[in-house]
Amino acid sequence: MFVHNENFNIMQIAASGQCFRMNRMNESKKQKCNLVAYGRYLELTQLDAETVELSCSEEEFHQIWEEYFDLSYDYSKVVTELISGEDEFLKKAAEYGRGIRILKQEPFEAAISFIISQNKNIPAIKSCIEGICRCYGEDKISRECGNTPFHLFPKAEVLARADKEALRSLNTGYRDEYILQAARSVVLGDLNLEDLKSKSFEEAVDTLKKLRGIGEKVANCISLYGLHHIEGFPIDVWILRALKEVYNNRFDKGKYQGYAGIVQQYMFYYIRYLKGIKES
DNA sequence: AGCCAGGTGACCG
DNA sequence: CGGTCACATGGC
Repeated sequence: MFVHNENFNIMQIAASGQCFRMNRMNESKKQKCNLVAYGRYLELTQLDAETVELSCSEEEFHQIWEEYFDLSYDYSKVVTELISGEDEFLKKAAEYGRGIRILKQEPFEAAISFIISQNKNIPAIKSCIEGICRCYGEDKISRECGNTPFHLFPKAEVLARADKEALRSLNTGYRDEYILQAARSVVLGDLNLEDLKSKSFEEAVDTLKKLRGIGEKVANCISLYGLHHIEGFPIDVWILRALKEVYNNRFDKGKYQGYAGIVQQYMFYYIRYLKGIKES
């Protein structure tokens, strides 16, 4: 199954810090990644600048991945606008990260993942999440995965009953309690993530922030990557650095109303590149 | 060896 | 409101 799109680069997406279970496969120096989401295992190969091969059937692609990779949204419009705009930093950022797209991840996975993400670096977040999937996620096998089982991200029901000490031993640190409480809120129906998709971005953020361990930044991440509120604009240490050093704290995201989250993603990916961070 | 990481909550004035 | 501090732990 092939996808042609000039704004679809799997290595850039995998290194963009929005998802933590998309990994480079590093075999025969091909640009190849794998991924587990929505109960499936998928392999992707970047054949050239505008062609990606997916290991799934056409049916599965239309059922799951077309939506997951937000392939009906016109990212070239955003990139073109930024490249032809006045902002020199965003010009270069959009040029550099033009293959990035905002994924539509599973809401619960995004919620827990970004609770874990606080005050951790990306490799540490990834290994922590893998541990949680290994211990609490359902095992599946597929032809594409060569009969080695892969692990789904755990259901809220399972995580909600996890032992705190066991969670702690998976390097969650002080976030163990946050994870348990979030999972329990979902199980009890106090937090309905699906519901928040159809609410406004502001309401989604406000609702998420009521949970312990979710502040402004994490709420923006969950909204952006898990609920696809693309006006979200998470400000972490990297974005803060860019806003200070590049813009002297005068950046106005209001110019990008309705899609600031995409702009944020180009900024994040580019500032980290400028600072010499190796792709993770 | 020490600083940093896709931060947050508690506490202070 | 805005500043400071502890928090648990791996990466580099």
